[in-house]
Amino acid sequence: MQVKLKDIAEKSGYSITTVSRALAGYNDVNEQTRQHISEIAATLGYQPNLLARQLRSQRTYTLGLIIPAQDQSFSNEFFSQLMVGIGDAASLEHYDLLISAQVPGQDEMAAYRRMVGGNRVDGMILARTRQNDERIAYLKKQKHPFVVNGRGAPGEANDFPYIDVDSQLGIRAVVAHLAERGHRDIGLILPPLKIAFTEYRHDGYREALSAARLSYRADYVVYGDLLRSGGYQGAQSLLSRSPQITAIVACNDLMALGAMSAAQTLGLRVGQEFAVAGFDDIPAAEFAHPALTTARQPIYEIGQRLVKMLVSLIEGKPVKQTQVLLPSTLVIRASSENRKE
Amino acid sequence: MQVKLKDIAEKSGYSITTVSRALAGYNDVNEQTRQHISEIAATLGYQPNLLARQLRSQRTYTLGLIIPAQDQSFSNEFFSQLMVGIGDAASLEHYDLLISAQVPGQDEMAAYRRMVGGNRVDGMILARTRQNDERIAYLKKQKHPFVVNGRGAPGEANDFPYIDVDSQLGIRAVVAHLAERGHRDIGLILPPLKIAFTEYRHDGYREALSAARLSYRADYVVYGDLLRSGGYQGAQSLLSRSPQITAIVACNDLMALGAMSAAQTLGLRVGQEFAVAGFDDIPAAEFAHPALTTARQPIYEIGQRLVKMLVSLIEGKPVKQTQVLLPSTLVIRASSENRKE
DNA sequence: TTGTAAGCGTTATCAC
DNA sequence: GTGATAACGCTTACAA
Repeated sequence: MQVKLKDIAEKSGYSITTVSRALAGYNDVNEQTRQHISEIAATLGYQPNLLARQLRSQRTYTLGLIIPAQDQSFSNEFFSQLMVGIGDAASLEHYDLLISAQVPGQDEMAAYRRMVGGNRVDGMILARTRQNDERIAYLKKQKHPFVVNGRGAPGEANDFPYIDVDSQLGIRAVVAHLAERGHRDIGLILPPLKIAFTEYRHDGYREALSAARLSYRADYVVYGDLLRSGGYQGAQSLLSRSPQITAIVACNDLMALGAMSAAQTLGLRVGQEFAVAGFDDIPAAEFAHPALTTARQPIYEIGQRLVKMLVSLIEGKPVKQTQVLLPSTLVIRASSENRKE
Repeated sequence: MQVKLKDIAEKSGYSITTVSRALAGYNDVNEQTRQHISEIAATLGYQPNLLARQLRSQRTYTLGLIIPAQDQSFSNEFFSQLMVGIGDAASLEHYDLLISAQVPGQDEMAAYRRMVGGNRVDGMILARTRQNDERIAYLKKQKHPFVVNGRGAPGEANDFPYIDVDSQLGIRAVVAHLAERGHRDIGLILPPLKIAFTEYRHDGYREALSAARLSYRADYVVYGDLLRSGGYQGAQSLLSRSPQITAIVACNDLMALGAMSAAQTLGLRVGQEFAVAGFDDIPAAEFAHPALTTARQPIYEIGQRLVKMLVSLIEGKPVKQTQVLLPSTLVIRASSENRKE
């Protein structure tokens, strides 16, 4: 079976306590005995049982992350990139990651309760906040360390640590860019209202229109889910009822890519008389055809910073800023070219 | 603090044992008491401490996965896709995932020892096997359940459960396709020899050449690491010393994409007089410019099947086949068009 | 049907 | 410096 402290204790003649402390590097152990014990531990191939250690010390050195399951077809690069950033940084901080994929029908809060209430992690990372987010309420109530990618919706109390990108300014810049290119009929595909950033992006759109002296038309705005399919359908309904639209802004790149397909299916030449823009700058945006104009979020970096912030919170280290709002960067590519002449 | 069995026991008047069994759904508990206990547990918001449970029952319902850290620039879609497949399937099987990113300088085996020897997981998933893979030797020695994406190198004993794609046939098909398109000088970029599939792919290349009555030239073969940069450099050295080469096959898509850039930088028109092909069919392959011809692996599905196999192994369920060799599918895209006339 | 007690492998407290 | 002993919160023989 497993080599445990007891085995080393017996073989060395010392007590379990001393062995434990010797291996933990306490300085109230004779250097001779420490050496001796370490050697035996090494030859026996001792590997501490981390479950026991975690149970006893109430510390897991593990961060939890619950992500939406992503079925086959629509792999979601946003989450992949975020996870990579989180994983890399966690590793540098010597934390592991406990990940649970959330299959649509399942009870999401149960997954949180198991991780947090089940003592499996020292802290949680949340992504993609929602209006009145139940998960945030739960974590606050539990007083469990957590950090969030995203803020609450406008008007909500943001009394928790987060890193978010300024969606409002981001969409505003995108729409301003399209207006400047000469587009006067710009459609918008928003995610469901329950997503926290929806209203920010909606506001950014309104602001840009009014700055460009274009009037806001409710029939130029449509809702869809944050996938390619949502963008495809959104663009379809937008274009069928308002064929005068010459540009569509989607609230993430996946939707924008879907919108692009829809427009192309209708015979519109994206990048020529028609424009499409997105948000995020996932890798596929660059490789799309035409390449997609978008508001870039530093996703990987956000993942890293979330981890650093969370670990500081867990370990009680001071953290300069617990609420970070990053700017997005307008990335102009072929999908919005050639309108202005 | 945490609500524990003891609290429910006190409040209900039953013993900890009975509470434990009532909540676990044992049928040797009076239905009345079960009801009563469940109610109290619910009102108290009882959440079992999973660490304690795991320690006691020696069962974690967690699968371990150690992946290479992927720095900022070169996010590796192969691993992302594999992880998504693994995560989705694990969730359906009610397992969580413990993930540790392997930062280059770190001691990889230590990470395995911590997960496995530390009793943190019920099984491990390995990806990208290497010649004489130390990790496999370790897991076999520990008799810890594991499954592998990839086999041992040719000649090694494959006495472990795996799912792999037939690399040899895959590359063979790619090279045959290029030969058929009229290419007679086909370069090959192999990954480092320590990667287990390197020799399979090398062999596939040789076979296809001889089937096409082309002679094998050692100077048409070059090694590089499995990233864009490896492909870029590989193509550069290939083309500088053998400018007569008209097609390059890389052993994964990332390298192929790098090779494509290198060729384009040299002024070659990929998809016209020059061809490039890869292996894997990551999403970027389709969106590349020109789109990349490649041997497709069903990465997501492999992830799913690995999990199903591993869970069966863990739970002692029968598993029909523990060594699965899947075919790859030749996907012909623009990067290999227009040579034959 | 229910309870007592042991034990999973650690770490922490307190004596010696 | 070192060693008993008691937790951590749970499951599970074995008794009653």
